[in-house]
Amino acid sequence: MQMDERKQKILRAIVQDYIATAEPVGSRTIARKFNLGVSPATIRNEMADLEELGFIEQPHTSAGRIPSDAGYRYYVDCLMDTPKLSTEDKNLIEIETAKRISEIEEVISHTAKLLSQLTSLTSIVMGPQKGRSPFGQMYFLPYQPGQAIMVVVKENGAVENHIVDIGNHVTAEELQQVATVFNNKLKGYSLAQVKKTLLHEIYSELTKQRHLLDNALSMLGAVLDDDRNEEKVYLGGTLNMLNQPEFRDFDKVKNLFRAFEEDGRLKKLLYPTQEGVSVTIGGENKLEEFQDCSVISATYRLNGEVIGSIGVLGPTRMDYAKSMGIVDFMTRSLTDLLTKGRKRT
Amino acid sequence: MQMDERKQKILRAIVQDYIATAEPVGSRTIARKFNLGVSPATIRNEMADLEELGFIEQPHTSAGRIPSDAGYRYYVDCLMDTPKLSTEDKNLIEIETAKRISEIEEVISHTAKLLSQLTSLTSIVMGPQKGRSPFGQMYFLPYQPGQAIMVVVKENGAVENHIVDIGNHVTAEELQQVATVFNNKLKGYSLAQVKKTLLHEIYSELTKQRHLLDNALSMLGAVLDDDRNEEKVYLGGTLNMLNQPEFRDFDKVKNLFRAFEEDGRLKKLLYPTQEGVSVTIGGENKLEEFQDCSVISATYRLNGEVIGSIGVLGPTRMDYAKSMGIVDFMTRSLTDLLTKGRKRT
DNA sequence: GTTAGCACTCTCGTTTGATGAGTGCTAACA
DNA sequence: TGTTAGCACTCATCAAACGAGAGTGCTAAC
Repeated sequence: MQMDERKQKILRAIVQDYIATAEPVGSRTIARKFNLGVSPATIRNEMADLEELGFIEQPHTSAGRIPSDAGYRYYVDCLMDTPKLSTEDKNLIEIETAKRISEIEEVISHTAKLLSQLTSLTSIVMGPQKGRSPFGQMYFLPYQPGQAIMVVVKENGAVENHIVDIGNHVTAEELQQVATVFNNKLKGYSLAQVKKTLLHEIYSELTKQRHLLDNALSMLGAVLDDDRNEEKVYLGGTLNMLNQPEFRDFDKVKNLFRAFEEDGRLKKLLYPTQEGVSVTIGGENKLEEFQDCSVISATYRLNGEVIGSIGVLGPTRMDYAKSMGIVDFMTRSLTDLLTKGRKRT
Repeated sequence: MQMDERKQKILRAIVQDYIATAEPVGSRTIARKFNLGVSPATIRNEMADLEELGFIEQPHTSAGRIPSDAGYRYYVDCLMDTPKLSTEDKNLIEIETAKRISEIEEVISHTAKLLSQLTSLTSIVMGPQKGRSPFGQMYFLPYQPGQAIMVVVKENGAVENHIVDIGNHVTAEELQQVATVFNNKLKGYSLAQVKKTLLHEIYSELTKQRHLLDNALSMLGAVLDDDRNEEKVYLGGTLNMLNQPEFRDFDKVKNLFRAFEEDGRLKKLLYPTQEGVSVTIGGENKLEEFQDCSVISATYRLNGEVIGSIGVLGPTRMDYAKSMGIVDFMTRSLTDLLTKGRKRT
């Protein structure tokens, strides 16, 4: 059996109506709402075919049909109007991104909020992976007696500070020596690389200043073991899930929210599979607790390099066209924003 | 009518049984479970009195009784066994706080997690109010051309960095001048005070270096307007609320979780009303969305000064004795931990 | 190939009735 | 006078029964 044009029209009608109403859609409804010029009976015949093809299914006899995962997939790939976002949304995004927020973290979390607002779904935004950015420069500043502020500047421009114990007998000059060693050895290496390969070089270099060694190593450890080197995940609009009729079930909600609390899971959802906007529908998802969710995601860039991704999570019954349009546009404007922000340098 | 000893015993029995089972408790149940040496009929008579006194109420005729807010209050104030925590819990807290975590933010968020684990309730922890801590010292470090890293050290030891635009023609010496002005003028003043009173002084001081003025002011603005100067609120175990039978209602959950997203509301809940552990029961709470919740909170200190508070939120039917014990012990160990941590200076 | 008609299925909301827990009242009892 | 047993009454809860409505699949006619 083949998909002909009428079958496509009917499938599109089913998907669109189900997305809008969340109710199984029957042959009569289609005949009434969508002008296909055929009677309900004909539609019923076609629907039986579509069911055989695996694109739609019946929750129970005598209910209408709902799209299967395969049905949504076919819809997204072949039937959907090209994703386009309303000028309203476009304007809103432009107004919001025009508010120049300097700190990168705020840009990201702001993005998450905006994304969930626009889509009425839950947004997931993955921030830049700090640990991956190469080491740039290190400074020491006076703090309390016996402690110093270590300021580390990464090559991507991120700045972090840590308070380190240095012992009371360490002078400013000695600190400066340590900083110099670090700056020479580490410049341009990612912290992950440092951990693996360069640690012993530094170790041997610093044996010359024996009394600083232990402290220097522990300082480094403080940076390397910092969990926050992991890319951070921002969520927005988690409550929107409660508005979806498919999540009127307490156990589902509990599992979902539990999953929301584990960054690791969320990261897997967003892992970029391709260029541009990617769509993962229902069971295509590897993670059990998101089997009846769909994810639309895309990556954003800084200076041409992919540094993170954004996405929305919703029930499989979501407005794919609208969401894809918004996610697409948001990554573009986020990339622009970051690039422009950097350009100021 | 007066409370006599038997009435007290019965009220205590009702509260305890209801806390344990979440079911309205009847006269027969009390006679069976608690050995009061009287028949159900007698208990019924007493219960009628207790109802008249406003300590218990009936959800409907022919159901058992449940404690009213006033009943819980009487229980907490007069009937409850003194809050005592199990040695298990005590050990767990001690093991957990022994893991020396250096960053204050992590200590706080770790506290929130632990608190919710121990109580099976939702924990709310209010971090120190950064903005309140007086300004201490300021440094500038080189960054990109035209930008510098401004490192601000507060008197409480907090370190923050901000990237500021300085214009291409500003030299390191000029930056140093600005830092000196700021350090002299602001040392020891809270940022809030600075905003109100000292801004124009700095302004007039800096007119001498006209070309730095605008940038200097915007730098200051960046620090002063920083939202993160607000005390941050950490939540733990929000999902625990879903396990409470009183929150098996979707609208309630939605309202509750919506409230969780607004830091302002949560802060009001924790606002310290007295020394030591304070208990707010149901309707005693001013905030509408928490009318059927109780809050147990206490403040923690750094060097004798109250800098934040922790608390747990649960249904009015919660184990007050246990929760109060845990909250009390946690504030103490948190205060110890912070004080010890600081002592290292 | 399309459509009308019809019997059939299944969900959903309502009704009904039985069950059981719990009360309040009264009268008997110590 | 306080306590208890007995009893009628109330009300939520659960399950079964039922009707209405929506939708299908099949058949026969167009």
